[in-house]
Amino acid sequence: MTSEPNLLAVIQRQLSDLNKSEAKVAKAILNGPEEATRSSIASLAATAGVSEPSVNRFCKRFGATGFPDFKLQLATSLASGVRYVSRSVEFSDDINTFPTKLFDNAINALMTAKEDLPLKAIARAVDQITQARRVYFFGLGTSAAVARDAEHKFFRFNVPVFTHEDPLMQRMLAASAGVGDLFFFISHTGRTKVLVEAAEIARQTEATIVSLTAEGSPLADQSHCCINVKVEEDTEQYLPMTSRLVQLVILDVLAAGVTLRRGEGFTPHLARIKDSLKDTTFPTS
Amino acid sequence: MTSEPNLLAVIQRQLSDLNKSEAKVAKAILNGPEEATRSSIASLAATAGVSEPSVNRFCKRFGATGFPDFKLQLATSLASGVRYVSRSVEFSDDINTFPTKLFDNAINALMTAKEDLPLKAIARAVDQITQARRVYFFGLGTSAAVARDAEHKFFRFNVPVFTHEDPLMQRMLAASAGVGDLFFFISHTGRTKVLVEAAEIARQTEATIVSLTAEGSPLADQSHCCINVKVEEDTEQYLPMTSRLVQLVILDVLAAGVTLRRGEGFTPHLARIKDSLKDTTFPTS
DNA sequence: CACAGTATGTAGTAAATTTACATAAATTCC
DNA sequence: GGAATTTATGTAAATTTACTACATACTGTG
Repeated sequence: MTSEPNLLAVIQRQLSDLNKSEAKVAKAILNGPEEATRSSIASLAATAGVSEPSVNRFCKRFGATGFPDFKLQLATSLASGVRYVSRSVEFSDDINTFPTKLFDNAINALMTAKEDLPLKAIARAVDQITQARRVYFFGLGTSAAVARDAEHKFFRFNVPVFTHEDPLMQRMLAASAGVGDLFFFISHTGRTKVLVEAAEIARQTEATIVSLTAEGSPLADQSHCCINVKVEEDTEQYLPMTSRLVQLVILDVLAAGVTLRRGEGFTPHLARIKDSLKDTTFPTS
Repeated sequence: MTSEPNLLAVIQRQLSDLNKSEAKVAKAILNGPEEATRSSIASLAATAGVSEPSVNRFCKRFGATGFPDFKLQLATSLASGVRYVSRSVEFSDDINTFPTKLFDNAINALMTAKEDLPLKAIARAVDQITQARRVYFFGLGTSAAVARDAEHKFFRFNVPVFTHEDPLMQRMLAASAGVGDLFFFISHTGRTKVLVEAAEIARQTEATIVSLTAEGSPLADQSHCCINVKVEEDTEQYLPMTSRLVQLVILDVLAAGVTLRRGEGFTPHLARIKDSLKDTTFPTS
């Protein structure tokens, strides 16, 4: 089953590329998606302030065979209960609205990322991590926390893993790298100077450079393998939120990939690590 | 909107109570529900071997206003029925299947958490954070990375924020706490001994204790305010994954809550922090 | 076997959707 | 800057689709 990308998200994304009347239709639909699924082409045309064929053309533009088919797709998209259009938190929001908005945005980001995962790059990164003798996870700011999370995951694979938030440490470690070392850079923009510089330094060694960052960024240019994730961070928001969630799940994917590569015989090893924690927690009553 | 359980299940259940022709329609729909959503009343009548009005009557019998409405309901229940199942990664999975599974699980976890958010506890935690003069985020293991992420968020509010992964530091800081200090503990299980002990120590001071952890856990017992998140971590999996995502989004919610509490006048402050980074990145070409 | 009641289909009507075409707007090219 | 061409939008007719009213067939009962 070709899982359709989410319709409302697609409409939202293409909003700027639309004609005047198509844009009117788009707005009307985004304004009241549920209502749109229940209306006839005539009433939707009326609310949008356009003619019926315009609505019809709009539907076809978005891959539907016609209006009824479009309504069906729309209903399907809405079914899961998530508002597929990311909505910023406003100062007028209260406790009943903004938490839901943020969750919806998070869910939305993951769904969008899931639509076109860079599977080739992921597979390649798994290969490279599997072969590495040492792995360094480097990130700064919010990405530093992601790097830390990665460290907590990947040490389980019997590969020495290091994280450093200190740019000077990052540079020095990059400079002293050799064959078998893998540098994994994490950055939403791929434009943080000190991080890119560390990558440049590492690039001059025999080390492998993998990055989880934006396509075509300076950091991506320095990488042997770039895992490109398309997340549109709401720029109005002053706190980066959704991008790091996607990064974390991508790292989960890589960890799972490495586990699978290690094969079934590796499970006892993971179990042993888990068991090692049993005396550190209070027993479940 | 009271969304009926699952339309297909309802049809299946009532199958025996139906007339001959209605039963034919039911069978046709159960045979190919997706196809049914795409067909016209005429073609469905043809496949079922009945007349069009029979199909129409069938639809009305199941609560729809007519055939189009029925199709809509059917499509909706098909879409939502598939999702809410989390799937473990198997060793037989390959690159085309396991990344999607992990994303689905993550999305699922967030959707489930969104269903019943502990809004009261969240509101209270926002209050307490807003009033705090100092905030400590403590977590261990994977939750340490979450704490680190929280630090990167909350320092923006002009409140001194500290994170420590070292349990001894955590104890000592807890012991030396006073009025205005807020300890924010993060733990999926709420049973990690050293963390609970730190909470116990803090509890003996004038400090406020907030935790993001499991309901009824030892850690929750020590807290003035416990934000309880229900996430069923797949225990077969040796890596904790979904729980921390939910924790992160909850922290985003708290951060947003504090921002809202600060009011619109606070925006320039956030903007200044963002601006401070502008010389550290390569300009966008 | 006739009657009442229900079930099903036929045919016509109303509604909604699509297509074909005409006009208006925008863009391009001299 | 204005004519020509392309693109966008609307009008009106054609077609498909769904619904209603009614007629016929079937089922069960006295």
